[in-house]
Amino acid sequence: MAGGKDTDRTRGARALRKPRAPLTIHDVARAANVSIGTVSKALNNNGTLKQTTRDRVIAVAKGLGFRPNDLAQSLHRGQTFTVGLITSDSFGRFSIPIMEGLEEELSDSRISVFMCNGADDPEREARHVDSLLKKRVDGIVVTGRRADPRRRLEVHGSNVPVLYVYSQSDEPGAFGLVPDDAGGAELAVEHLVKLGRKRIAHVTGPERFEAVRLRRDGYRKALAHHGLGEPRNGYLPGVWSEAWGREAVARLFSSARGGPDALFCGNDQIARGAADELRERGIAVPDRVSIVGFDNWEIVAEATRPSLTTIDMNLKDLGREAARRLIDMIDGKRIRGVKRLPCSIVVRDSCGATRSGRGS
Amino acid sequence: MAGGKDTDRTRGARALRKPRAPLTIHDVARAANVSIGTVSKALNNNGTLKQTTRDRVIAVAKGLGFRPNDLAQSLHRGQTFTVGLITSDSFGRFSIPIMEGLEEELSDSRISVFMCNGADDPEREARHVDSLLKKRVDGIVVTGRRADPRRRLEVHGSNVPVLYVYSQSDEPGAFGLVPDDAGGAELAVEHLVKLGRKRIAHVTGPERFEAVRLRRDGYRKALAHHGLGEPRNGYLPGVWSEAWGREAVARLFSSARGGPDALFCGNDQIARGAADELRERGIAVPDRVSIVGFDNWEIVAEATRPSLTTIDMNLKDLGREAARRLIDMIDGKRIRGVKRLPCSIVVRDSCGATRSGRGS
DNA sequence: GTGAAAGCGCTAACAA
DNA sequence: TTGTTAGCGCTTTCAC
Repeated sequence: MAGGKDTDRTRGARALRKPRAPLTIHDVARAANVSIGTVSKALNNNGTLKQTTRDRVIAVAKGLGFRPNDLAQSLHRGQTFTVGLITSDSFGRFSIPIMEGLEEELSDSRISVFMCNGADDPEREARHVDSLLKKRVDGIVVTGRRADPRRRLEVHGSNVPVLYVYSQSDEPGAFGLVPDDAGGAELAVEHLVKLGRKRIAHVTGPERFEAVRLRRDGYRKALAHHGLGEPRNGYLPGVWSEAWGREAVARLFSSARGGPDALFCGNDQIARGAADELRERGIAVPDRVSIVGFDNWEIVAEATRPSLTTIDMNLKDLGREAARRLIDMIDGKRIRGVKRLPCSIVVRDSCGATRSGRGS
Repeated sequence: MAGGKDTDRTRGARALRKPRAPLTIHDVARAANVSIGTVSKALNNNGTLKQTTRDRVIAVAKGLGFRPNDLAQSLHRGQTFTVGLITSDSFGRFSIPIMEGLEEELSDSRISVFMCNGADDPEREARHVDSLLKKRVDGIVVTGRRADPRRRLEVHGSNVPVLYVYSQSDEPGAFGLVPDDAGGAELAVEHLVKLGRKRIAHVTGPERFEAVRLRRDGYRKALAHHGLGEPRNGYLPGVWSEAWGREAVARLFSSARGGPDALFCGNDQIARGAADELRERGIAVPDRVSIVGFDNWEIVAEATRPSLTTIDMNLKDLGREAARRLIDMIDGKRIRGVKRLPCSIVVRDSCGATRSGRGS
């Protein structure tokens, strides 16, 4: 056919300038001495073909190192096997495991991930969305540095599924996946109670974080459940820093009267600061005071003296689950609401319990 | 033409099942009552068109929310405006700023980034490369958790440019971009020397890291340059941990004789461990001993008491530069070798200098 | 069992 | 100044 001949000439000409331009299905067809239709059928294992032909074509294609052009395939089938990952703010400590889990699970389904950093800039984010839509991604995942609700991602009437992970949308119909902060806090308190601790204080971050409020609620619920009261001035919201952990300990243990016998800290940095301050005051951890952190930021938890027992949000699992849910959505399933995935506790040396469970 | 009519029917039918399937250029053409050629010219601002037509078509397209299909464009022009980012091992603390810089700069050039995690698994990496090649990326960036050379990325005779950042290939023709570790070490020693320190020890990580060897060389070079000797047993390779920092201090200061008056540490964790141990031994930092770290891992450097003066590898800049170089390579420039980008020093409180420079 | 050709959505060369 | 059409590389009917 005329078209085919022209194509060949074009390719021949281009080959002079660009060595090793990707092979096309035509090249394979010519080499195997069959039509392109046959090649397609052979490679995609469909249609009716004599087994020998099929094998021969496949062998030729492999021999040539033929790599079908996904763009062409996608154009045809209307599915690209790509998704976009947009971070509201930036990539950070929490994004990483989420990304890893997400990417791992998606790539198992042969789906590629576009990485887009919104950088806290709505305009930048909008440009990213635009470019994702032009690239016809099959879905979009939104994540962030914190799990609090954000304004919805504007997709301009496109029908791409959007999933929020470690992030929530303010729109009602959206689907979000976040850690169960309250449950994590309960886990921490349960652990301390089982160890016989009675006066459990809670030193945590700023209350504008939803996570802080949820963990506080979980902490209180667990205390109540065991008939324990919250120690007087035992709930200390503050900031997410070691310095605050030290300061909080200073406050809690300054009065003559004993102070708490356990600290549940809102993150591992606070816990570390607390541990340092207690040591410097000669208050034995875990003998006199137990500490539980939050985040299982391993590098911090393991460097703390003693190493920190802490709550793990299982962010990698969150990422994996996000991938699975997104695939469901791409397949047409409609899901909405906020799903909270369980945290777990990682026992190290800061509580005095027998060291067990996931040690690292 | 018959084809066009068929197309329209197909789209009509599909519209019943899939609401809001992306518009095509045909839809715009119909709405604006012009041919698709005209639409293309109007939107791409080329060809010769009456200004009024151009404006009208653009207005119609915008009104409809038309978003041209990048797949089709790419298929046509043989360039996809996408690149792949492959990590050898995993995403980590060092990858983040690199990714950010890279993504930022690339997205300014309207290039999207596929995120691929090699996860230390050659097979997985190969699958990723394969999928990138099938997606016809314009280039590939390889990065890793450490800057040491790795085996070359196998692209099976494709001619996509490959760039290594915070990573190097063992193949001779490759191009890699890494921080100037030796230079960074010199910066650290210079700083200490200027402050009048004479006995500068170096506590660092495992020598199998190229970075460790380079920093050691820079340290020695700077000492020699100032006519200073390396203190006896003053070079202590070990591991990258706080515990090692503490232990090293214990060794250095156990003997009756004074010990060093400055510590240059191979990373901020070691520096932090050292600072803690010195404080606990009642040795004043920075009054009696100065400390310089490496990495400018802000969360650690700032939490250390006193806050750490440290070397910054400027990884975000490295990422940005990688993006620019990759674009050059895509444009046909051939570059090879290893380029080392300068580090800088971030002065905080651990050396006793007037606090100045980039404070955070 | 295999080949021919229409078409995925777009661009660009050529006609009109 | 605008419209028509041949591709880009692939899949999938439909003929043969």
